Amino acid sequence: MTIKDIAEKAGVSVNTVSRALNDKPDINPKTKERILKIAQELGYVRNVYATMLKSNVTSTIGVIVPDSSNPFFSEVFKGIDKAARENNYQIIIMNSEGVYENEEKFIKTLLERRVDGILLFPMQKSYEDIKELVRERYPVVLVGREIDSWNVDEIFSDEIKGGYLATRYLLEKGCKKIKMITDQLYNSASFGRVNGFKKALKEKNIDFSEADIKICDRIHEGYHVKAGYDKVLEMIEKKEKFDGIFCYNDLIAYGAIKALKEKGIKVSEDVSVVGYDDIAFSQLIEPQLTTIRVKKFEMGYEAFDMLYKKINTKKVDNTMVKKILDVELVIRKSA
Amino acid sequence: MTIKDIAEKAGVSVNTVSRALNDKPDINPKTKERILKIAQELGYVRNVYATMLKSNVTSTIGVIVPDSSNPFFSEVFKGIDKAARENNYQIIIMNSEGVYENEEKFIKTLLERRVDGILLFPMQKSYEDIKELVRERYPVVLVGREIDSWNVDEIFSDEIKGGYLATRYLLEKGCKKIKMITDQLYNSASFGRVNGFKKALKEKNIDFSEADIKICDRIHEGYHVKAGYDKVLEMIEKKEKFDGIFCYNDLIAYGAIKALKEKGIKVSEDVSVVGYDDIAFSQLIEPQLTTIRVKKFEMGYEAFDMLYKKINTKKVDNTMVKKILDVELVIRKSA
DNA sequence: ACTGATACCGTTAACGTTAACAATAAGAAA
DNA sequence: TTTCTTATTGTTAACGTTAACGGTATCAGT
Repeated sequence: MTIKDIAEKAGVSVNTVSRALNDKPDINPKTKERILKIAQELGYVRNVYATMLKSNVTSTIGVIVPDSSNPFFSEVFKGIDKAARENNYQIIIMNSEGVYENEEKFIKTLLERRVDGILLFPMQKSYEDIKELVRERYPVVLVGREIDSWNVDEIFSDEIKGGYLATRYLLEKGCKKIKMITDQLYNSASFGRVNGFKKALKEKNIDFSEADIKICDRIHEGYHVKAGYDKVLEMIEKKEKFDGIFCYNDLIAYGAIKALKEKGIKVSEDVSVVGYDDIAFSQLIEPQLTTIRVKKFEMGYEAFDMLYKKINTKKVDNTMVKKILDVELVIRKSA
Repeated sequence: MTIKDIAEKAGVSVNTVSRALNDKPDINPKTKERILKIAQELGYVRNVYATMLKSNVTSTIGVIVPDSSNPFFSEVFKGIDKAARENNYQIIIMNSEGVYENEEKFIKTLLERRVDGILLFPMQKSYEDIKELVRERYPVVLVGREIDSWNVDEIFSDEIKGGYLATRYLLEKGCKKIKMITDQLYNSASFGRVNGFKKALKEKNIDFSEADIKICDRIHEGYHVKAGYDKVLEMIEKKEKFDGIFCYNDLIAYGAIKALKEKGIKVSEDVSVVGYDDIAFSQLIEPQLTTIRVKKFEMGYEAFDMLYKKINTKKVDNTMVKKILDVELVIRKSA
């Protein structure tokens, strides 16, 4: 079922059909209507691949996300989806599971598919190979993390501020010994939050040892909750003293709280816990989680917007945009 | 950068380049290597649209989901993603927000994009228009819901069993007056769960009134928790008596529990609550949620598998597969 | 009647790739 | 030497669509 078939049936040329189908001028309204009716009857569906081949625009973007089932990412993704939908863009989504080989493979696939642009949640230390793959040819926006060595647009949160706010609050609440449980250290998000943590400590002249920063081992899916749980149990086992925990994200905080409860330690009273991200469930957990709210939906929405701008500025502009989103402390019950 | 450019640079024909790039026979290994090297140097990336135009296979499926940020769907989606990835299929995802117009529009877009098949989480009562759109031309698998009037492959859970198990358990625990909070009644999932509920009641000769079934109003995003919360508050307000609640899904149960707690009603002791789906957070909520576990990941994984089979069976088979997944009761603390 | 403008429509080439087929050369078999 | 294989390569058409361009018919104005 092609325009050729329609053309034959209507007794006109393919170009006339094309004109009818695409609301182009230079066509008799009556002819147009007749063609449209025939197309309808025949159940014609345009083959966008042919169109794309000619036009070189696909109205498609690729989104590479570590784990679409993680509430944080799925919230951000929702923002992307909304913005994309508003602009009639389609999304090819891919779960990298945070592994570089996947990211690289996916980027290749997306290039082959001639997506108009790529949104990547970077999870690695370095991006040399992928940088080389993309070169200056494809618009890329990095979401949620900063990669210094890659000169592309980026959107992320003010992580230092977040870490600082969380820690300062813990201090103000009277905590004397605060532990931090963080994710792997090789991304800007961990770095930032840790630096904010240290900054707040330093400000109050609290002595601090690197040993107070616990780094999660990335083991399996859903590892965050488990990791938070394990780390707290480990600290208790080792008889480490602490009256406050700042967690890299809410999931880790859930695990930490679970461990605390199991050991009969009162959250907030004995040990204060602060999370990060403010995902939806943090209002439901008991006690309700005090956390740093990051603008997840906005991050996604804006990310698409930045990408869209990049795609639609014809001139090769080397100007690189870095957008930093504000964060805020949400005080609930866990601290 | 096309194979033509490579051909020129290598001093061979385009076809030879195509042969080299696609591991086809009838080419001198040395020529092949030389061409591959040049392609590498030039940073050649295949244009899949041209390939697709010829071959008519896109290795792409469309997935229409009501809300990708809902933990239930995102778990199912993970299964889809895994299976698709294993078979080198790409996924175009779309959030319908459960509205029919979106579903219809998305289907059109997917047809234009010549996806090899479609996975749809149907949310409506009827699918006449969409059925007409798709006709027999595109493989479709319905996920999570059953649409009797649409003769396509389907995969869903044994909802009646789920509803029955939940209710029977509540009864066995000694509940005398059980309320059910359900979603809109016009899909097979609600129907099934409600029917299971009634079945268990009838079995024990418990008197039951339709008024005991509370139907959520679909208002805004994240409405499930809010709806569960509102319904329970409403019941308390109206001084309705109940010592057990069976919720359509875990999210509603969270809301119900929240309301109960706020009113000083002890969950499990005073009122037992059972959820449905067993999403990850149900282990974290306080008290841990007793619920019906549905095989989310499997549902997605199998759904892709069914679609894949449909796509790759050349012969036009009208055989329609219905796959029903088993469910099980997970007893925790809320009941 | 002649010119020019306008409205409508058709022809053709092109997008990048692949497959069918044709063509060539080298070597084996007769 | 001649013929037949085999290995390797090139030519061409086609996938479905669109845009540039050319053509024809009609009508107003002179």
